[in-house]
Amino acid sequence: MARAQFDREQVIQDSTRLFWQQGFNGASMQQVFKATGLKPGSLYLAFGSKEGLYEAALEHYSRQSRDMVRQTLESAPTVSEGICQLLIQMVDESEDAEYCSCFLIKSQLELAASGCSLLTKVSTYLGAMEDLYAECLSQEYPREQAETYAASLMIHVYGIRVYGYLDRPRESMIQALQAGLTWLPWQACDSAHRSHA
Amino acid sequence: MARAQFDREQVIQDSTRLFWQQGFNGASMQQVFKATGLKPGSLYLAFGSKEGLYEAALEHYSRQSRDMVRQTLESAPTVSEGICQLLIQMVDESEDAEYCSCFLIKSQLELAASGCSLLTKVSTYLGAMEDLYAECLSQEYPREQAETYAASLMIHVYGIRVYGYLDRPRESMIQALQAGLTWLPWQACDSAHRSHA
DNA sequence: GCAGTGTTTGAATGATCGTTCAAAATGAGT
DNA sequence: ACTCATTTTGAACGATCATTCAAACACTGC
Repeated sequence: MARAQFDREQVIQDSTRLFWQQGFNGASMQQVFKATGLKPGSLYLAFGSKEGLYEAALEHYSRQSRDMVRQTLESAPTVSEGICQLLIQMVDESEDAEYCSCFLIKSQLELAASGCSLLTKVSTYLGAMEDLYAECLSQEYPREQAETYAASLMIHVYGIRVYGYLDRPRESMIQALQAGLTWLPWQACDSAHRSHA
Repeated sequence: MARAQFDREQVIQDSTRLFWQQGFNGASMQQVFKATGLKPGSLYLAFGSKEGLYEAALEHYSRQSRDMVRQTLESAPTVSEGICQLLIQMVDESEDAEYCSCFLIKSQLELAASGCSLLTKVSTYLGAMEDLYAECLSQEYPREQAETYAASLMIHVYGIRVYGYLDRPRESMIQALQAGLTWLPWQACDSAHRSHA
């Protein structure tokens, strides 16, 4: 088949899962070939290098996360309640046996010392996430307050993404979040997440 | 020289710095040989494998961090003020160009999916850190409250260790910490850290 | 000063790494 | 049907990976 290429989106999705789980150095191209079903030549023609494919995976993950957050915040009764929902969802995710934190955070920590060009992208994506939160929060708070809250929120998100690996009881994780993010309407979300648990 | 071995402590220290910066997969044994000055045979006789050496590095780092925290908390006027000092110190560290987060956190994220035996150790060391905070905080708060505060504190520590890579202004990082950890005596430490800045 | 125990040396191992490329296969344009 | 541009194939590349081991060496005890 000449003009009919492989399903690029699917390949990126498969690669994302692999890189997300194993990291850049931990995932070999052999594993990528296996996970995607593609042969070396095809992948290298399409993405140039391992870095190129990783970059595509980062972008895919970032866009998907951003969309998910935006949609949750927009469909929630208030931005604050949406944030509560997202946080509780993150705690729930961390109970999964296959939990593997956040792809962007893992990339940031792994690649920080390597000085490779991927780092800039990662930092940008993480920064964009904070900007999104700050923007949404500024509907409910003055600009400066919203930015401080957004920063505090990001610290908590980063924290959960690490804390989630230690298997602490779910309730104490949520209590810790409530202690740190007192300005969020926890009681509004509490019944919601309890009902389907 | 038969009985006079190399300086084991120094070798572990050098290896720790390398693994801390580059990660387990990112640091090659060749780099270790170069960093420590030892030849393959000596290292493998002493530590058995790359994993063995990494384990020694983790233990070294963990013990050192634990000692540092314990000493800071003991010599501070109060435990709470000691915690403030530690947090501000972490923010300051993150401004360093060679900043590389926390060795235990990086290890946790990198190795989580590998299923190797090092993971248990990492989780234990991180858990011990939280226990230490909880124990100290129970001097000032009832047990349950102390544990919740310790968990919240750990989330903030993890958060900073990631947030520190994005180069945000130092003041806004501290503001975010103050927003999340309202129960800490920030004004007591504020003058101290400002005076020598 | 010799024997023996234990350490250091560094070349060599097989495996696996990321990547390449010539050849085969495919479908569009004529 | 044939041509041609493009994609897929998979064997092969050199580099580097973690690790090994026999030989050289150094110190202790006699």
